[in-house]
Amino acid sequence: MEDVARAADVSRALVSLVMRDSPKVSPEKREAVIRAAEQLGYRRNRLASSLASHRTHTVGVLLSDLHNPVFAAVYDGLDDRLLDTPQRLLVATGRTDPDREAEAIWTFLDLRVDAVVLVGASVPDALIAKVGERVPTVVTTRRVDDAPVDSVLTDDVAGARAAVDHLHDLGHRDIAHVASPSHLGHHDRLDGYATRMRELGLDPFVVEGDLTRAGGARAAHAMLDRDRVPTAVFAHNDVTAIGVVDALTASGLDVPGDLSIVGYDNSDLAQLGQVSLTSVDMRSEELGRTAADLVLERVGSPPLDGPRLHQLHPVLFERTSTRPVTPRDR
Amino acid sequence: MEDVARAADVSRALVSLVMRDSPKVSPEKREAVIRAAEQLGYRRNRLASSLASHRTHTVGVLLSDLHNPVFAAVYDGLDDRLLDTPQRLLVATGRTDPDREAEAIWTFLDLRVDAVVLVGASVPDALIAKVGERVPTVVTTRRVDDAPVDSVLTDDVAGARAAVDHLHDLGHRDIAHVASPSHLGHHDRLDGYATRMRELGLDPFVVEGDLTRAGGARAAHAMLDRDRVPTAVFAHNDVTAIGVVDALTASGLDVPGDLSIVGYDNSDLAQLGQVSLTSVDMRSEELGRTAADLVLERVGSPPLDGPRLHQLHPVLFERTSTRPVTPRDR
DNA sequence: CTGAAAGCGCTTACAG
DNA sequence: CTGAAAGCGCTTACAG
Repeated sequence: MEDVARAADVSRALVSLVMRDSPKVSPEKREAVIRAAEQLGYRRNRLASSLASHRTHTVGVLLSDLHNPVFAAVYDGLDDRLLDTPQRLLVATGRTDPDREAEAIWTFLDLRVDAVVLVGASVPDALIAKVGERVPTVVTTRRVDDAPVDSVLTDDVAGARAAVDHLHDLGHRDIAHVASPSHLGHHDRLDGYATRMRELGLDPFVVEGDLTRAGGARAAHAMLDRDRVPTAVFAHNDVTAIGVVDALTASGLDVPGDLSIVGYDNSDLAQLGQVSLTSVDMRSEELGRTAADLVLERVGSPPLDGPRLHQLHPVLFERTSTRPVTPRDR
Repeated sequence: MEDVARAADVSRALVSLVMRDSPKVSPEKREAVIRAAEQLGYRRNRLASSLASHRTHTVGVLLSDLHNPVFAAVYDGLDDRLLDTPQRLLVATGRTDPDREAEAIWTFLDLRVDAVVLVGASVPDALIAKVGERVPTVVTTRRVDDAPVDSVLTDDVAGARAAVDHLHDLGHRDIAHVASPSHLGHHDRLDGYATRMRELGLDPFVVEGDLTRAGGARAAHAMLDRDRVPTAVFAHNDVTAIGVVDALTASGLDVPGDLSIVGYDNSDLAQLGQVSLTSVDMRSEELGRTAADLVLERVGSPPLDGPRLHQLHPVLFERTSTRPVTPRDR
């Protein structure tokens, strides 16, 4: 900075002001400083600047899984909204392992990010609460109550109901659900499914999966191994749904000929022509935009009101993986 | 730190040593310090620590596109290798926009990361050279010559030849290539295709695409609009190939009945049961692991030898999107 | 292991 | 706009 000041023939204080984009610098001096900096290849050390100012202008985004495009969509929403602000996004992932996610979150805290956004995180509520006490935190695709963090998610109960209703309207009565009960933040999909099934006078049939394609395939095999093979399957996310379809097809069954499948997320994958999966859109980008708005409200403001909860309304997108039930000849 | 020292009844210097995992601290004192830190909720400020030590123990990874799973695979390779080192990964993306990628890279530099890894970046060579002068840099899936940066990539000429040979072996003679000539780092695939076609006495037929599904669809339409419709298409990446298949299928053609398709990358997408795309595996994870090794060699060492280049050998994976040519009745 | 000092590269606040 | 001072929270190097 000293060097730049000397080259531009101004004071070090002025260089600092220019670097911080202060409005109280004359255009001429600003120009001179910028030119000198460029010539010397000078770039402000953000480490030092952040240490002194207590602001990093950085928000840390934890993406649950880089292989699942639905999280990329949430990222896009965040990015759209933060583009015209001074905040920069830094992302990390724990590759769906809770311990490594926790580690990534602590790295964000150690780096003193201005805010943290959790996208599909699988860490326990207690940890999220602790994080919320240290830095503005918003969790997406999941809700955390009784903690100083904002939640923004889709109304999954409504989404699951929409999926069941869609299949019911097509005449399906034997509707299985692939859920991941052990996975945090996915209870609502299961609840919505079970509740709606009972309301319709149908028996819920839940098979365990996880958040991967392999889990979907395993769930499909578990279904086939029983004597009761459903005519339709509602999977708790698209990746799982695709795993179900793969396994079913490999077993000689036709989708949607023999079974109809509904996914959840409406990610890029569901939209692939060859996949064409009917799916509940969880409004991923909007989730990201809303999260960004919450971040902007919190960052740099004194702790305002208590934790907030935003729920978006899901929308079912019908594609070719579902069709009216055909009577089984057996 | 002072507080922790007081609570543990040791000196501030000792706390610093413990935080840096120094071996010259007795187990008892170490325990006491760790306990005190935990109790006070103390975490070392990495901003301050990095500023003083000139090391951030952080490598910045620029991923070209979070929606393309092939980059996630490279990330996985990096992560595998860096897991047991003190280095932490921070990722950023420019969403395939060169200007935004450049911005993300500068953010890494401003943060003083120990190294930068570029995965599929679309910024110009000149910028990469400038980055390499400031920090150890390795670029993957692309090579940069005449610059102080390491390159690790697949032998794309060989990969393209393998794709052409595969189709040729199946009897195809009319083989189109969807390329993205404007896109940096993809010349070799085009060159390999064109060279091999000529060697086989065939006419190269190149259609322009980009790196997206939409680009593939546009390329497919461009092919259909001509009077010469090929019997096979080799697309320069999987996403493009899928776009081609989608558009072809929507136009009433069958893949592989009417046209065979080969992709490049062998990403998650190619492996989906419903997509089942024959694809050239670019060994993405191995790319990541190799990049990590190069980073580790450079970080903290005095500038050793000159820039290095690692080339991996691609492998074609045959799936159901290709089959022997069937004579056209026209 | 302690203690005291200097320094990392900035920002902040203020007098002029 | 300048100049000088204090401080951000650490690390480094050293004497004891």
